[in-house]
Amino acid sequence: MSFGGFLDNSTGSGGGARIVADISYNNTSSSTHSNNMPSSALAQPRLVTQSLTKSMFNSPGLSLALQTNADGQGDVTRMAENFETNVGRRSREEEHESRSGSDNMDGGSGDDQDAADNTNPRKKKRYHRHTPQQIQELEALFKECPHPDEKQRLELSRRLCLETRQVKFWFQNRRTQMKTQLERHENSLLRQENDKLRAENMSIRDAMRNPICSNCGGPAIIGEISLEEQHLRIENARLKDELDRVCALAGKFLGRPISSLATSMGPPLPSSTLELGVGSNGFGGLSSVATSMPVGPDFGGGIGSAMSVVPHSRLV
DNA sequence: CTGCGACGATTACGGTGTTC
DNA sequence: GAACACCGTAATCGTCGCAG
Repeated sequence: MSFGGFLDNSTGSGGGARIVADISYNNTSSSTHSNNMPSSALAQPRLVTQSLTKSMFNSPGLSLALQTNADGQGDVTRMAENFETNVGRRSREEEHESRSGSDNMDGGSGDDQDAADNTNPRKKKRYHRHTPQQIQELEALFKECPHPDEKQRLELSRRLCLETRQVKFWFQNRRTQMKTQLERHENSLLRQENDKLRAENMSIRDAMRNPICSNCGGPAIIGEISLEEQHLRIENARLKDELDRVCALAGKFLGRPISSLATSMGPPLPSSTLELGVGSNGFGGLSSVATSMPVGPDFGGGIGSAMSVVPHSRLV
């Protein structure tokens, strides 16, 4: 007898599911009605047993599962074998039908649900919540292993008086939940970065609208700066930022701080990053400025020294 | 090819907050 | 306080990948 067969049968019977659903539903419904059911009361195993005892009369198949579950140490394999003998293997559709029927049966309001069974093919879902204790145990295992194998699930299901299906469902949903949380977290990080870039963009735009002469500190005449130059300044500022970050990172790895590019490059570089780009590239390709590091001996006398413009935000 | 498990999408349901 | 929207969660459904 295969494990899968057991699972099929146990699910096919719906016995465990019915029982557990009944238990939890009773608990939940009682808490729902009272609205302030203490969580400790929800987790009482005694309630489980009582409900089991009550619900066992609903289905002949249930008694088998009940005995094993109520014992807390029943032979599950025997349960499955017994059930297979009594009921036989069912198809998946039959499983669902069976479960739906049981749901209706122990739903309490059987009158209208019978009619619903006949007319509405859609299964009415029984809703319940796992007890806090069950959740706690499930969470504990989830922390250790988000993908428990069948043995672990079976063990857990026995310990918590849950059907293995329910344990499986719970882990599935929990993984989905985890993934969603992770995505939300990543989204928030991206949003933050986006906001930061947006602010930076705004400040750069602002700086472009109100250029400041780096020599005299007064307002630069916008006519003196071509559009390409402005782009180059922005690009260079961005590259400088990137360089600073890389330096900081490299400093961490090397164990000693790397303060700036200028210190490691021999001849002193011009203060304005624009000079680098303009000096080496002239006004040719912006892309090459963006993609190449500003290194080389001929970065000296650009035209920028006379009219380098620094964004407001970078002046401090 | 078949059976099984996992996954994503979806449904059904109950709880909670908000609005009028 | 009823109506409604929204959210969290258990369960279902369809699909895919993989082992036998």
